[in-house]
Amino acid sequence: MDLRHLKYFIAVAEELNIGRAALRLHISQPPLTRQIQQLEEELDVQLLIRTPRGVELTQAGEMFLEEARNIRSLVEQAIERTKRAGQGKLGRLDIGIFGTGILNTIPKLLQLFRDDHPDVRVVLHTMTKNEQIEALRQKRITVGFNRIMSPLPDITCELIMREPLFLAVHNSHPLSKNVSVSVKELSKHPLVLFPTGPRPNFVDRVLEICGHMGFIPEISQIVGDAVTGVALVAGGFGISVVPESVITFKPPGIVYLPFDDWLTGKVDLSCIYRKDDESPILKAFLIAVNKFREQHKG
Amino acid sequence: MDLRHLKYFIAVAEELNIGRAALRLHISQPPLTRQIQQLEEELDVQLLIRTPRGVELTQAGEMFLEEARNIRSLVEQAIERTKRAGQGKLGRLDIGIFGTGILNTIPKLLQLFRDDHPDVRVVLHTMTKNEQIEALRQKRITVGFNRIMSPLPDITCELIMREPLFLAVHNSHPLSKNVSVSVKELSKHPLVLFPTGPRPNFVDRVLEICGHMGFIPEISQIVGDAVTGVALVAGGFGISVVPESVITFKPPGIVYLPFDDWLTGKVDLSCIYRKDDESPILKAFLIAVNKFREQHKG
DNA sequence: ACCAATCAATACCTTTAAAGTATGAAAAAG
DNA sequence: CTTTTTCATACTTTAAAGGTATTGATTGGT
Repeated sequence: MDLRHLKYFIAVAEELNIGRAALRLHISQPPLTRQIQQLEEELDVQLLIRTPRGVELTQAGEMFLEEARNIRSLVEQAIERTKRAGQGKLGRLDIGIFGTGILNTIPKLLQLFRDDHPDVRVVLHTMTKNEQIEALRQKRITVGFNRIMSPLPDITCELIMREPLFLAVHNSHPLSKNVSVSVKELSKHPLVLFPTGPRPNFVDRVLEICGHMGFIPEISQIVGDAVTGVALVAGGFGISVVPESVITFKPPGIVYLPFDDWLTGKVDLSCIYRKDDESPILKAFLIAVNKFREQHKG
Repeated sequence: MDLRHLKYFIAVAEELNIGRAALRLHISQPPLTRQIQQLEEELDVQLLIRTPRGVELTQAGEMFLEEARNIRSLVEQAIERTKRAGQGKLGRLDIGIFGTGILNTIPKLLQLFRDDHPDVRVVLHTMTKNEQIEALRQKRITVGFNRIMSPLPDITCELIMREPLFLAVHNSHPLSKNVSVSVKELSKHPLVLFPTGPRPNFVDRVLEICGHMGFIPEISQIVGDAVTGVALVAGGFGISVVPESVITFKPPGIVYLPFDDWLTGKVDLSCIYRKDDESPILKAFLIAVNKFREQHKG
């Protein structure tokens, strides 16, 4: 049996006249007659009662008509859904995320993607950089977000934005009266840094920049994530350096200050994905990334 | 698109290897390759990723596989159901019934039919003889039950059984002491008969038999149905004549007596159906009728 | 580094089956 | 009683699915 048989039978059942159905199907009458006979023979069931004025359906015919319509609509739906999946409009996107990215940038970016692709289920997985790389290789995620990436042969790393850094101080701290600060201030106060976890990471980036300026800062604490770090600053454990994303998180007593002399003091946010991944959902996501960059290039 | 495409795609998706799938489908590899290409072209979607070790599914391919399996099982189910409908094993049977038939014979007969055809929905409609004929002509029912039928050109009438008649009397009545009675007794007591409604009917059958015996009975009441008639006998309104079916209905005080001299005093129960009806459900029902007659011919 | 093995893709031919044309048979309508 | 309508059959054409042989690409084992 063929989908053609179903189409033909539906036409005949709706017209109750083989000739008219043939007209509607843009074929001639004899092949239609034969296809229906074939169908009846294959099912070993009489579907039509031939009368001199046309045809009428048997009970089995009525039943088959109903089933045929079901099948037809399921087929149409299957085609539609598959096409949409092929355009990256339907399906699932697994994303690996990390600490500070989730505060500001990633939600904005995902919003942008979901506006265009409402039927793609986005599933977020919190994982470290190394876990992300492992998960990408096992195809457990399609995209990962990270800050500091060393190049890898099988993974593409694409810069999303370069964020300036800010100083986080408590408002009881003498620096909090300034509108901006110099990098050198970092050498004079104990620093709270983050995250823990595999190096190199944001801690190393900060140390690297301090090195460029010719000093090694005093590290008071290294904590798991930015939120904890800022909380410690609010508790008087020292000062901290954070990417711009974090300043939307502002607990009472915390002041964020830009650096005035630290023009190159920035940190990257990148997304990573398999070099060999050609899936339309990833393509669609990268289009959203580009759109995001356009909006934030100023 | 064709069901063949679905079958082929499922095979490929399950084997993840076009050559092996071709083997399983008992065709050679090149046509299978082409059919899959055709499918992808038609859907305008990449379903497979070709690797040197076989193929793997894209997300769209996964989606299409799921849909294809759904369609396949729906098709199988459609074929199955249609075949069963064609054998009269599935569908709906509308039956017209009348008063006394429902007390005994019809339930037994329907039981027999439903044992063999559990998935046929039997719908009963209480209607008079003329309503049954009208309903048959309009195909609102497939079978009717009746007692007295005049022959009709478009309707077949098939005898199911010939029931003996019984006398219904109250146990305070002098006749109730007998083990059997003579027909002539009917001339000596007021008769409760039934049903009302279009003639000729059971009333006329009783009068006809009395006529053969040379008398016209005194009719006390004609009531709508046998149950009412027997209830009136229980209330002392006279005696009544009922088909054997009715004697299963035995309210307190009622005694049923056979007639000893009335060997030909019987009444028919027949089923009627369209002469031009060739539906398998009717065929199946008539087989059940035959089985019933076999069981009750003694 | 090369050779054999594996697998999908392509080219070309054969076979199957669906569509078209012409016509027939049966029954209803005028 | 003829004309029309409608489905069925016989025969031909055409389209498409299947088969055979071969190529190209990649991997894995000497």
